[in-house]
Amino acid sequence: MSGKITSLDVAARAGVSQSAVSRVFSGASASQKTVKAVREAADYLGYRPNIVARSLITGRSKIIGLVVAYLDNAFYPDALERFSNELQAQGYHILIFMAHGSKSDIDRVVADLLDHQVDGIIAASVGLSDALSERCRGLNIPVVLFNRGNEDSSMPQVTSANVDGGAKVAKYFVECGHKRIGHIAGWSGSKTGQDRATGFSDALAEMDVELIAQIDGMYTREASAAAAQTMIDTHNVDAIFVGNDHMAFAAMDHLRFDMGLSIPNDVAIFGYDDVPMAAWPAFDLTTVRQPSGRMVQAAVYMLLALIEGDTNLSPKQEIDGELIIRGSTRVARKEQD
Amino acid sequence: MSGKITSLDVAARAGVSQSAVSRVFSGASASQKTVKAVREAADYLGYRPNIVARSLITGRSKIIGLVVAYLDNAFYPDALERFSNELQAQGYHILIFMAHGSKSDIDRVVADLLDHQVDGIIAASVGLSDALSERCRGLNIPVVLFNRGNEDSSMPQVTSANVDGGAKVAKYFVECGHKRIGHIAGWSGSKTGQDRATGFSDALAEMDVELIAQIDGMYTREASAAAAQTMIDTHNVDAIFVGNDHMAFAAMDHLRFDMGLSIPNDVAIFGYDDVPMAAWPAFDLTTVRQPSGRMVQAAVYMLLALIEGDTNLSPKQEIDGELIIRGSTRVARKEQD
DNA sequence: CATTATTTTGCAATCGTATGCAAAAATTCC
DNA sequence: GGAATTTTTGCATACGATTGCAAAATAATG
Repeated sequence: MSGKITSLDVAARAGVSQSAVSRVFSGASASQKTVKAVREAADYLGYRPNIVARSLITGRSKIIGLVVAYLDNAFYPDALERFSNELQAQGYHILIFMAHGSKSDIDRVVADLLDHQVDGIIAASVGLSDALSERCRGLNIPVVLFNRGNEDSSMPQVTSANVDGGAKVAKYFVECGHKRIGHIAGWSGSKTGQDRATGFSDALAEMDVELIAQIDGMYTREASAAAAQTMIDTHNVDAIFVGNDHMAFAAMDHLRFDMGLSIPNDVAIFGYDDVPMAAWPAFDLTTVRQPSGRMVQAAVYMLLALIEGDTNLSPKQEIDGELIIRGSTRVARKEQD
Repeated sequence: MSGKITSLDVAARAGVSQSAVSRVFSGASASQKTVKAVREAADYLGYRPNIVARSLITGRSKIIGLVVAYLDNAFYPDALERFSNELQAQGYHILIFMAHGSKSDIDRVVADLLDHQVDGIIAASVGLSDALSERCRGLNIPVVLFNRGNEDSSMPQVTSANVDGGAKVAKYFVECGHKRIGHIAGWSGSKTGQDRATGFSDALAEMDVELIAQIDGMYTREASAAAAQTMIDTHNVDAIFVGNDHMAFAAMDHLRFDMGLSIPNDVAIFGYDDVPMAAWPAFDLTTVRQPSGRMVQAAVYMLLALIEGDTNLSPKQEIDGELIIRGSTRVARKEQD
C-alpha cells in the first residue's frame, strides 16, 4: 500500500513542519522533542529520505563512477569489491561502467557518468582523453586513476611502484643464476606495462645481464601464450618475467601443457599482482604483490579529499609491493656468500 | 569555466522557452526549426540534461541496483560485465552493492538501494528477506533473482536448469562406469545448491547407483578441499560432482597437490558453471555450462518488462545448459553397445 | 480566403528535499 | 523577573528538469 512517503507526510504526523523533518534527517540541529517526534513518525510510516531530491538541491549524489575495462583479470573484481566496501563505509555508492578499450567508448561512458552527476570518478585501467579530463575539471568532478598512470602527470593517480617492482624481479632472477631472461610485457600503450618493463630492463642492464627478448603480451591470454612460445623456440630463455599474473597463467599453461615444459626447472616464471589465484597450487606463482587493499584505500582517500576540496595533497601515490616467492621460480642462492 | 549549464541557459541562447529545450532532449515533438536551434545552442554550451532532476520528476532513475555476495567466484564478474553491457544498451546503469551473507547486511543494502530510487533490482546469488521483498513490492520496484531460486516461488527469477543439470552429470558418471560416486554440494542453504544435489542424487537412485557421500562445500575453497579429502580418505570415491567450478578448482588442487592423486585416473571431477577458467589447461574441467550470456539476457528482459508494467510473463525462467566434456573426467563408453 | 484541424510553443505547477531568513521559544545572566 | 543571547522552528524559495493546459502558429480543407 505504502506508495511514496515524503517528508511532508512525516511532518503532518509528527505535528511539525517539513523543514523540521529535513533537519532531523540531514543532521542539522533540532530539539530533543522534535527529533523524537519525527523519528517516531518516520519509523511508523516507513519514511526514508529521497536521495534523488536531496542530490538535486545539494549538488552531491553520493555516487562515485567507476570505469573499468575488463573484469577477466581477477585483480579488478577484487579491487571492485574493496572499492565498494570502502566507499559504502563512507556513505558512497558505485555506479559501474565497462569501457572496452576504444577512446570513443570511454568518452561516451564518461559523458554518461557526468549526466548522472557523480561526485567523483575512479578510472581503473583505462585512460581518459584530454578533452574528457578537461571537461571533468571544468565541472569540478575529481578523477583518480587507479593502477594506470598517465603521461599527463598532473592527474591524481594511485599505482603500485611498478618501476621498482620490475627492478626487484630482475635482481631476483639474477640471484637465481638465470642468464637467458625474457619479458612478456604488459600492453606497451599502458604506463603500468611500460614502467614494469623499464624497471626490469634497466635493472638487468645495471647488472650487465642481457635482456634476451621482450614481447608485448597485450594483457591477453592469447598474446601471452604466443609470446611464451616464441620465448622458448626463438630465444631459448630460462626465465620469464610476465607483466601481470593474468598473462602469466596463460604462459604457464602454454609452456606446460602445449609445450611439455616444466616450471621452474625448464623455465622460471615471475608474475605481477598476486591475485588470489596465484596462490592456488595449480599455479603456485611467484609474483610481485600489488596490495590492492592499500591501493584502494589510498584511491578512496584521495578521491574523497578532492571531493571535499582539499587541493594540497600529492596527486600521485605509489604503493610498493613485496616479492611473493612461490614455486614457479627456483630459489635464490643468496646464502652462498 | 563552464560550471553548470542548465536548460535555461540553452533556452536563452536558442531564443526559445525552457520547455522547448526539455522537449528536444526528452524526445517529445518539436518543429525542425527549434530542434536545430536548441541542438546548436546545446552543443555550443556543452549542455547535457541533468538526470537527477529528470529522475525526480519522472520517478525513474534509469538505475538498476545489483546486489551480489562475492566476486571471487568468476561466474559473477563475468555476469556483472554482461549485465552492465546489456543494461547500458537499454539506457540503464548499474549501482552495485556487495552484500556479504548476513541477512541484516542485505537488508541494509536494499534500504540503501531504495533510497537511491532504483528502478529495479537484480539480486545475484543472495536471498531477500520476506520483509524486504514486501517492501519492494509496496514501492513497486521489481526484483529479479539471478542464479538463486527462492522457496517463495512467486518471485521472478532466472536460474539454470539445476535439477536437470545434476541429473545429466549423474548419467554421465554412470556411463563412464563409475561405481563410487560422491558429491561436494553447493551451500545447502541455497536453492541452487539444493537443486543440483537433488537432481544428481535422484538420477543416481533411479539408475540404482548409490551416492556414497555428500558433503556441503559451502561455496568456499576451504570447505571444498576438506570435503575432497574426506571423500577419498573416508569414502574412497572414484568420481566427484562438485556443486560449482569455483569449488571444483579447490578440490582438484587439493587432490592433486596435497594428496598426490591423478585426475581423472584416480578420481574424476565434474564441475558446474563453465567459468572461463574451466577451459584453461591447468584445470581442463568437465562441467555443466551455465550460459551466463543467455541468463543475463533473460534477467534483463524480465526486469525491464516488469518495470514497464508487464505482468503477464512467466515469473520463473530456467535456462538449460549442455555438458562440456573435458579432461577431468574419463570418456563415457556409450559406443560399446 | 475563411474556417477548421493540427502542431508547436510558452506558462506555470510539480517532483521531494535543503536552506537562508526572520519570528518564536528557550536559555542564560544580572 | 526582565533583558540579552542562543537555539529552535516555520515560511518561502530553490534545485533543474517534465508535463498538462491553453494560446499561438501552422497546415489542411472546402
